[in-house]
Order: sequence, then C-alpha cells, then structure tokens
Amino acid sequence: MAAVLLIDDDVELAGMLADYLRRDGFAVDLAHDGESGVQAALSGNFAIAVLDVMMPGISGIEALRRIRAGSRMPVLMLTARGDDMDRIVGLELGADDYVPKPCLPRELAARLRAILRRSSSPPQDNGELTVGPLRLHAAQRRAEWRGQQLELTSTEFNLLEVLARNAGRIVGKDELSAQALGRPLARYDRSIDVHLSSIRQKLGLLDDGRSPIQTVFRQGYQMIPG
Amino acid sequence: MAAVLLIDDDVELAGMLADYLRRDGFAVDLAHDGESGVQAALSGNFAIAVLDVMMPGISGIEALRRIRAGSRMPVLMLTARGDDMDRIVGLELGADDYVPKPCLPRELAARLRAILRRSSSPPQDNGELTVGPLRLHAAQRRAEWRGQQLELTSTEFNLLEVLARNAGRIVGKDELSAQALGRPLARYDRSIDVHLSSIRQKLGLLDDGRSPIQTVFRQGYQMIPG
DNA sequence: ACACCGGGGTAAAAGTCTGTAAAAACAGCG
DNA sequence: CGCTGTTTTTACAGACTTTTACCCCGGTGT
Repeated sequence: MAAVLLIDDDVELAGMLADYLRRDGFAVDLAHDGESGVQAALSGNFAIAVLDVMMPGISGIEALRRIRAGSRMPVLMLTARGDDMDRIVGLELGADDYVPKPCLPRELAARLRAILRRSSSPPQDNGELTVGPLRLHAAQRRAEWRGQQLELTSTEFNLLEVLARNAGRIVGKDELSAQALGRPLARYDRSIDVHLSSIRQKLGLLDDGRSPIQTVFRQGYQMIPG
Repeated sequence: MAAVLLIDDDVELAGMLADYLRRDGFAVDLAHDGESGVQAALSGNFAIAVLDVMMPGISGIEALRRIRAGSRMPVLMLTARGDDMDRIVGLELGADDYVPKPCLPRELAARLRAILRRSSSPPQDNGELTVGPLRLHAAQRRAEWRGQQLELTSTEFNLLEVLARNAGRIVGKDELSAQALGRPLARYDRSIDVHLSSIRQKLGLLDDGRSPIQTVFRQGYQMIPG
C-alpha cells in the first residue's frame, strides 16, 4: 500500500502512530527532525508526508515550505489543538490537511486515505498478463491455463499474480507473504508452501514436463517466463 | 472564482459565513435543509459543497451519502467539535475535509482553497453507470440487468452502486459499510455479507458462469468490470 | 559414502471466514 | 396498535486458510 513518511520529533508517539498505520496497511517510514524529514520527503519515495508542526530545529512550517519548494506531494500537518494561526498558515502554504494533536490514529488513517484517494489517479492498468500457457486477467480475477479456465481461491490467485508479474525473477517467501497474504512472514509459517502446492496441482506442466513454478532452495519461488 | 454551495440550517450563521467567503472572492449559494442542498449539489453548478452535519430532516451524513451516490464533487463537513465518530464516518464516506464548528471564516476559506487546489480537474459523471450487463441510474436509483429491471431494496442499491463505481477494484467491507450503510463496520457484523447474498440472488451470472461480484477472502468484494 | 539438519511437499486436522436461510428487530403506515 | 416490507442478528453448513505432522531432499561436514 501507500508509503507514508512520518516526520515527528516525539520518537515514542511517532512509533505508536507508525505501528497503528502499519497494521492498517500503510508502509511507514519515520524521520525525527525537520532536516532529514524534508530530505526524505523530496526523495520521491513517499506518497504522502505527515508533518508535526512543533519540532526543534526547523519548524514544521519551515519544513513544509521547503517541501513545497521542491514537490507537490500531499502533506498532512499535525499540530496542537486550537493553534489556529499555525493551521491557517499551514493551509495557505499548501498543506493538504491538518489534524489536531493528540489525535486518534484511526482518524489520521481515515484522513490519509481521503487525501490519497483524491491525489492518486488510478493507474488503470488493463490487467492483462500472459506468461507462457498462463493468462491472467487481474481486473477480473480470472486465470486460464492453455485457454482452460482455472478454479482458484482468492489467495491462490493473489500468489499466482505476484509470481506472474515477476516471472523470471526469484520471489522470496517474505515478499510473497507480504504481497499476496498481506502480512509479514512469520517463522515456521508454511502457508506459502501449502498454497503453492495446491496451485501446482491445479496448473498443468510445461511442455518440457517441468512445473511452471520452480522452487529455489532457501530463496523462494520463480515462475518460468515465456 | 469557484462556486461554493453552503448547506446549513442555521440561517444567520450561514449568512455570515457566506458574506465572508464572498468578500474573499468565492461565489456562494445557500441551502437551508438537506433535501434542497443535495438537489443543488447534484445540479453540477458548484465546485464544492460545505455541509453541516447537524440538521433537521436528513442528517449531514445522509446528505453526504446521497451526494456521493451521484457525484464526486468535493465536500467539506462542518460539525461540532470533538464529535469523533461523525468525523470518521464522514471521512470514510468520502468527505474531503472536516472543520469543527464554530470555526474561523478565514480557516474555512483556507481549507476550501486547499481542497479546490487539489481537485481542480476531476472528470464529471452524469450518474449513469454501466458495468458489463449491469446498468445503474444513480439519480433515479434504478438498476437493470441485461435490460431487465431489478427489484432492489435501497440498501442493496447502495451496495451495488459502491461496487459498480469501484468495478475492478477490491472494496473492503469497512469501506462498503461506511459508504453504503453509513456506519463503521463493527466486529461480527454480517450485514454486508447478507445483503451481498441477496444481491447475488437477484443478479444473474456472467457469461463465463461466475458471479459478477467476487469475494476476495479477508479483503472484501470486487465487481468484475465489463 | 554416510549421517545430519533445516527446508520444502503434501495430506489432513484445526481454525477462520463466508453463504444463506430463518428468526428477530425496526420502520412506515393506515 | 397490527401489518408489511426491510434491515440486522443468529445459526449452521460449507469453503478457504493456516497449522501440524511426517516424509523426503538438498546441502554440508566427516
């Protein structure tokens, strides 16, 4: 999901917010001062920044100005309740939203989603994907093997899609778990293996008799391209 | 400048806000109840609506839902300070911002500008929507399947509409609950599932024999685009 | 070669989520 | 009120996912 940059000097609070947001499906990185925050914001690696107004060193307002000098990315400001002046200045400087602190993590998440919903133009990929005898229609969640429709469960489809999108590359189990199952891989977790086993049973073999999905010992799985 | 629709039952307060905004360069029209407000909002003559949550007759939340049913115009909600639930539901329903009342006119103006800046060129939709064999007339709340009129209850229509607008994308149950039922999803709440079940019974199947609405385990539902 | 060890394949058990019918709770309405 | 249509809750069956268990395999060290 979306990458969020959280800039706040209060390490503890920021950590808690980050945890909540991560559980809610965001990818979160932290910066604990204005300098490094601005730098990270301008790296282009984040979809949105959350910026605390009160920080030692350069203030949130100044940080916002510097971010705006180099980027139009959405920025959400966090500041003490009732500090109207900061709010207004922030908004006029080009902040996209303002949330009073302390805030409910849930509200912050909802606002982030509201902003991202607007600013992200849906990258409408038509979702057609062909890898050898396998054909996937991502938008329709349909898969066929040699023209024959496959009966896949939704997790199986997710896994197959990740592998197909990365055909020819080894995809680690941790990555598969994150992308297809939506959670980090835990120790002794065998889910991926089990799902792969059933996917293989539903798919046929390649012309040369191999499975279209190869196991790479200790590294992950790889779909054979072409 | 931008045309603002201000929907608030408090005639006096609304008048004052309108005056301030006009002096600030906005064109402002007023509506003093939810019904006429929604109607005006859907007329397509406004760039943004400001909506009071607490109103006699249909509430702000319900008004927002009806506006969202027919338009994606930006909506800013006005509501009593500290009413977290309304805020969150509003945001999840697709409000673009929230301002606690009483508010400084200047802040309201700043937020309006902030929202308008971002959403300067959104494509307008006329409330007609076709997804595969399904056709929805949002303004009339009518739906047909392969030309055949469907007998849907209003909640069923809401759900179908949300799914249709997001065809091809997985919509989480929390989002469905917020947008179609107008409340956050509670634990053990099965309403969405039950409604989906009856919708499926009323709709037919796709040409490939699958349901037009797919379940994505643990993630939500997705309508197959057409 | 041989034994060892942690990883992977897979069947089956256990746990979780979804489908759906039916009961209960609501909401209008005469 | 009682009636009627709708929404929510309840209950249970079935589908899907994850865990467990056991076996085999690849790599490693002797």
